[in-house]
This record gives sequence, C-alpha cells and structure tokens, in this order.
Amino acid sequence: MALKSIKPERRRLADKVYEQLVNAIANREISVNDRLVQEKLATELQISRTPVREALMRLEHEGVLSASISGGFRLYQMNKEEIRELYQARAAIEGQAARILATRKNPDEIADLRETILREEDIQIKTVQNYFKANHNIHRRFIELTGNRFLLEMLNVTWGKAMAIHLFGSIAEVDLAKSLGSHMALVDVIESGDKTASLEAVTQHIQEGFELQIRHLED
Amino acid sequence: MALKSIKPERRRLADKVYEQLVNAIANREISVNDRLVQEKLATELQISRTPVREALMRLEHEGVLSASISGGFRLYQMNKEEIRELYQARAAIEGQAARILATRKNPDEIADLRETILREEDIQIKTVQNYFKANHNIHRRFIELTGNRFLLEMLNVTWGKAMAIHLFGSIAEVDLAKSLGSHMALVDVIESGDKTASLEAVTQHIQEGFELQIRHLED
DNA sequence: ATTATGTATACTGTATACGGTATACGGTAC
DNA sequence: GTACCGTATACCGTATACAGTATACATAAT
Repeated sequence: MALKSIKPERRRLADKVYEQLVNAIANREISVNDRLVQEKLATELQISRTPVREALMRLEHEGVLSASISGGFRLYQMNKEEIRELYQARAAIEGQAARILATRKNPDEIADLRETILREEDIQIKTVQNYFKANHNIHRRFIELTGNRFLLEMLNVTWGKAMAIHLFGSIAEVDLAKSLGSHMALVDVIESGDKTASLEAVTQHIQEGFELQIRHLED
Repeated sequence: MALKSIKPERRRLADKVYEQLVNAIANREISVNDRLVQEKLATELQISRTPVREALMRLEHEGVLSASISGGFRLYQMNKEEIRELYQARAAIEGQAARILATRKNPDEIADLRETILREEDIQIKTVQNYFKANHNIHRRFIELTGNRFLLEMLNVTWGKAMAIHLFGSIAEVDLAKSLGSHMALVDVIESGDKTASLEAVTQHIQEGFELQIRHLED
C-alpha cells in the first residue's frame, strides 16, 4: 500500500476569497473608486460574510486595502512619500538578492535569469498590464532564485502594496518598454561576481523605476 | 469649541487579542509546547471565538504561529535553513537602513543611535529576555531613524518570526553580552558616510548573530 | 432658504449555532 | 495481551443572528 496523503493542511474558504480578490485587483476589475462591502461580496460569491471578512482584513493588514470609517474596504492610495519609501524597501530586498546571486555566481541561475528576461520581454499585446506583469515576473525570478522564502514573501507583500499605484497610474508604453529593456544589464553585473556592484546596479534600476513612476504621478 | 476627534479608526477586539498574544509570547508566557485553542482563549478572555480566531490567523499569516492539523495553534518552530534565510532577510533590511543613514550622515541621528546603544546596553537584570529586548530596541532604532515605514514593518514581521527561536533557545549570557557590545562600532562606520562599508558592517554583524544562534541550536 | 433634528438604512463587529473532521478511548475478537 | 473498530469528544470552519454606529434623507424649525 502506498496511497498519498490527501489533506496536509487546514483548508479555508478565506484563502480562496483572498486569491480571487488579488486576481481581481491585478486584472483591474476592482478600481480605486470601488467600495468592497462584506455583505455584497458574500452574496456575490454565494458564501457567508465570515470568510469574506477574513480575506478583506488580511488584505488590509498587508496594506493593499484600507477600511473606510463609513464601512467598506477600498484600495489603499499611497501618497508620494510612501511610494518613495516603498521603492526604497524594494531596493533593500532586491539589492540583497543581487548580492546573494553575485556571490554564488551559479551559471544555471544566470542562464535562468537570461531566459526569463528574454521570454518576458517578448510582449505580444502591449498593454500597461502586460508590461507590469512582465516586469513583475522578471523581478520575482531574481528573488526566487536566491531560494530565500522570506525575501520572496517580503517582495510579494511589497508588490501587493504597489498594485494600486501601477495599475491605475498612466505611464506611457514607450517608457515602460525602455524600462523593461534594462534588465539584461543587471544579469551581466551579477555574472561578474561583484556583489557590491550588483547591489548598486539593482538599486539604481529601482531608483529609475521610481522616477518614472513619480514623473507620471505629477501630471 | 475645540474637541478632539475620538474614533478615527475602526476599532476591533481582534487587535487587542493580537497585542496580548504578542506580549504573552515575548514574555515567555506561551511556550513552544502550548497549544492555543480558540475556545479556551475566548473563555479566558471573556469574549467570543471570532476575534480570537482573527488574531490567531493573523499571527499564522505572519509566520509566528502555525495551525496544527489536529486543532490549535502553536509557535512555529523554524528549522536551521529557515533561520539562515531569516537572518539573510534581516541583513537586507538593516543593510539598506545602514546605507540610508550613512548617505544622510545626519549628526542628530548618529547621536540618537549612540544614546540608544548606551542606554540599552546598560542592563540591570541580566536575563536572556533582557538581552534580547535590548538588542531588539537597538536594531529597531536604526530602522526607525531611516523614517521608512515599510522597512520598519518588515523588520517587525521578521522579528516576530524570530521570537520563538530567541526566547526559547539557550544562548549563554556571556555570548549575548559580547554580541550586544558590538553595536557602537556600526555607528562609527555609518558616521564615516561610506554606505557600502556600512552595509557590509551591518551584514557582518548580523552574520555573527546568526552564527551565535546556530552554535547553540546544535547542542 | 437654511439649519437642525429625527428616523430609516447600510454595514460593521461580535456572539452564537451548526455541521463536519480528527483524535482519544474503551470495548471486542482473536 | 494485541489489533481492530465504533463511538464520544474536541475543535474547527462557516453560517447566521444581533446590536451598535455612521451616513442619508426627509421633515420641522428658524
């Protein structure tokens, strides 16, 4: 006898609601003006309020949503200073990742990065969302390859906070394309094995992303 | 008339439960063998299960507790590899903080750090908890001074995950005292304004903390 | 017309009820 | 005694009920 274990974890409806909400935000089905109301969502999903509430509160704690005093949750809107700090935090995570990868100088990892970049940069339908997703996938891959689950978790949370900025901002495609094209150079630096240079390069890259972002918020 | 606004936020019982649980863990009132059961906690706190459940789930998502398949939550016990990754993540956060502070070279901030270190290193009752708290306060101050709320949040979450390791480990006092004494040197490097050296120094310091930790886990 | 006030409505937070699953335990067959 | 099985118990996840607070709107007072 060799049957697989079926349920290793406690299952929760709230997790599914959470995922659905994250996807809905990423696909711009929830806009900055929408108010997410527990009862409405619950009837829509054909479940009770409890798991809906749990998912909403989780997103609130993660800084994606904010609870309005008059009821309902909405996408948290960062101010410019918060965005600056968020990019600084991203630099911490991704800079460290670059250091780790540069120290290891693992050819498989380097090759994986190059592949990922080539694949993701090859965008067919040039929408802001697609640029956004490609960029996300590339940056996430850097962290995934470090194998550090906490760095990955921090990046995910950080990226979640940023969703509302990126998805509902108005960056021009041409700028996005240019920004997306600058990833391969980062791999070259990492491949050289210079961990300080790698950190500096990634930091610089993220700083440029921030400036691109800010320029378009000022309009 | 100039009355202060009373309730700017939605208040929730779950937040109080959360705080109480965090404090209880930090004060070693909850041990690694304890099983936290929703119903038991609820009757103990004289409230219903709902807010207790919310607080427990939040701590689960933060990686402090883990839900046992057979019911109840317990302190999450990291393995050695996870501890290593956690320290690596801390280095990301605190290394970036050091870079920021070194770049600014603000004399007020430098003075604040020195004050904090002197105050916290002056421990009256030499218990493991007290060393732990002092170390926490010093490291947190570095991040607080950057003014970056996300770095601070990440440090808090990271530190939360580490509570169970530190509090129930068995590091000798003498080692802790030595480790605690090495903070002032970090400030000196930051004061020099060399951001790379600052990052390296902090990384090195955290690496030493990790090795101290690991040495005592192997017993 | 504008301001104040009462009342309905919208939503929330907390408590409780209910059904299901997993462990614990005690009895029965060998 | 040991292996197996059935039932009791513990605990959870989800649904629902209930009470309190904030907004909206209509009505009354100036």
